[in-house]
Amino acid sequence: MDEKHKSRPASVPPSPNERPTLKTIAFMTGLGITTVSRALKDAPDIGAETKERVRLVAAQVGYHPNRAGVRLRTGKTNVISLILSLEEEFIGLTSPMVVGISEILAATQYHLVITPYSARSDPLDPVRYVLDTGAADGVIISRTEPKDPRVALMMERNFPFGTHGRTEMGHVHPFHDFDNERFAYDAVRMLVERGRRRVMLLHPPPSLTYHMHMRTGFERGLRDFGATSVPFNTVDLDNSLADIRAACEAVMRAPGAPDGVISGSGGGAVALVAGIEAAGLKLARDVDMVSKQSNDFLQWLRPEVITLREDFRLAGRELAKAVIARIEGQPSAELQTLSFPVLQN
Amino acid sequence: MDEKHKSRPASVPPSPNERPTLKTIAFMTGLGITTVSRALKDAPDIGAETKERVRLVAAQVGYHPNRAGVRLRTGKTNVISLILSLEEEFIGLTSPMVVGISEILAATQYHLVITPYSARSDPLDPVRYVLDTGAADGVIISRTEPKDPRVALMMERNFPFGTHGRTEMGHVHPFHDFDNERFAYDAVRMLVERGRRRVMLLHPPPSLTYHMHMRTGFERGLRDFGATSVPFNTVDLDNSLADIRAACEAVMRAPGAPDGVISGSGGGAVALVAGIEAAGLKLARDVDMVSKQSNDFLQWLRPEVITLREDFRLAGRELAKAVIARIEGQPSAELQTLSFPVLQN
DNA sequence: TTCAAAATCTGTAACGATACAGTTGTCTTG
DNA sequence: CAAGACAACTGTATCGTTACAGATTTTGAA
Repeated sequence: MDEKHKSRPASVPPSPNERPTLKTIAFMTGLGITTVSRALKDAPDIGAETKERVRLVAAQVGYHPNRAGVRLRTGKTNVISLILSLEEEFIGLTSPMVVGISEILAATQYHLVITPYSARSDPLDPVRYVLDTGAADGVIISRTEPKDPRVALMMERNFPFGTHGRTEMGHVHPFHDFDNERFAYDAVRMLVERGRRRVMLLHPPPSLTYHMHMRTGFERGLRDFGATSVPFNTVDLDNSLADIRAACEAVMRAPGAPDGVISGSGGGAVALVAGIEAAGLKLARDVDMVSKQSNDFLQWLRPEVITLREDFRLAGRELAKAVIARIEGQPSAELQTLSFPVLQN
Repeated sequence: MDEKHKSRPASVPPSPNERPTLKTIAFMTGLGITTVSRALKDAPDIGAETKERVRLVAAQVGYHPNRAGVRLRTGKTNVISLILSLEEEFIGLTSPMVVGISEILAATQYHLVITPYSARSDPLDPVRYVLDTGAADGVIISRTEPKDPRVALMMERNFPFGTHGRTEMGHVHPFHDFDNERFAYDAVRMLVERGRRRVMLLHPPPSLTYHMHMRTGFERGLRDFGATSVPFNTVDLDNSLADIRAACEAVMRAPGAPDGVISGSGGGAVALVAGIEAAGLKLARDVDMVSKQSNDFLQWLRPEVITLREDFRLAGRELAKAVIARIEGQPSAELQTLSFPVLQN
């Protein structure tokens, strides 16, 4: 009654309810699997008419190449890995970046995989993981340091990546950065324009590259606009909001308190405002403040704070584009972008 | 001079610098590839001593199973997909969820893939994509509706998933939800305790399941504590902050303005505060406000607002655990959790 | 001593895709 | 009209893993 069942010859019709594969299309068109594969990649040795027919059938049956098949054969994962620190303090900043990255990847074959690490572990671990297991075709990292071992490792292995922030090792690699020097410089200018002269800066942690950028802009601003610095080195943006608030209140109560404050992030600004007010001072009257900000909350609740916007979503888009371009072989030197502070409202 | 090169017999030593595979371990132990595979899975037909030896060598060379190989052969992707709306308004809420999910997945073989969709497209699209391409072993979705077509589809296909929020279709599926009914009920109580009687609610969009939960709790609270409702139906939490502010200001200036306000989210609360103050009213004096909140900003800048915390990070953890358990066959009924409002400070 | 059962181990064939090395058949060209 | 060139297509092996069906050795009961 039944036919032979031993081994399925190439011409057996694929069962209708399963995912279509190259074999499905090969059967439907009467072509070989290889031909179908090459037709879909627009290879030069396939006839134009055949290509058209294959494309049509493929679209018809809703063919998507099996990612595992491609990955196993070619090593191409079609994955971009975003390496994220899980600390609550940073996640607020990085989440609009996820949106930007997704926006770009949506139009491509790439998927976005979140590769986390905790502050307690070595930041090199996730990078090593991706490199050793071939988990992705490209990587995006944040919190870049001047001598960043992650960058060194990926450069050495010639692995495509982009960094949010610059490095200072003489390596040319894709990056997107916010011009923090300009930010701090402009911030000092705006404070001096409001008659402020004694300025204090809540800076990023010293280990990160942009710490120096911000300091440089700050000090250049002090010189150019004739202001002086009030030391505020007991805390940085990685400290808890409570610590920042306490430190700020202390400075504000001390003799020679600042009349101008610059915050390197919106979260820090909130704590600084609380510290200022806890010291019995009033924004805009006793103290002016300039903050870097990426969401609207601060603006809504303390419109007196002057806000310069950093667009993290844009950063995500730029980094995603850069990493993909790098994967496709474009030179790193062409994949470096900078964005600039924008006065909010 | 050189040996035969035609075809590599099974006993050819794998080159030392490449990723170890089963073949590597097979060569080193002198066993067959199959034996190694089964030894690593602790199969019953492999000797105890052999298993130990294989495990040792595998650890020694740092063996990780090739994901593409496993996926191609078994269909198991070891991926959990988080389906995310890319609208800025929601991403703030979902980002702590990413942290929670990552915390759980970090201890497993699972990777987290972000599958985005935009409000302009069909929310079913990303679900269909995952189902049709087999892109993941499990899915997490948010913004659940009472009759959610995504849930219906995944139930029909018997595909593991968890939802942030409940549905009302008579389907038993894993979920984690915040008790929004209790939140609104408690909020009314707290306002009445402060002498407020005319209460207004900024509610979630009516399409989402928790809209009804929140309304129910709200109305039950009104009855139980003897307050009345001030209509506020022109906007909901999906509107822009500017729209919410404007609507709030209008209500506050109108006759019969509320003296108590409840906000279904922290972002909305910020806009409401701005609206209240634009109308010349003062928090705690003229109006009291209770808000659901997941970050600290509101607390720092308007401590007068009473804040009930919803822990999104916990939600991420619970959902990740639930989906994995579901994948492993645990019944859905055991994978439903609820979390409760916690008074901040 | 014999032989079936149990305990261990192993080769082969897939999963779906692609690199590579052919195989056709047609068309120039001298 | 032979023969090389070219265009269009195809079979085989392979990536790393696991299901399946043996194969071999050991054990133990009769």
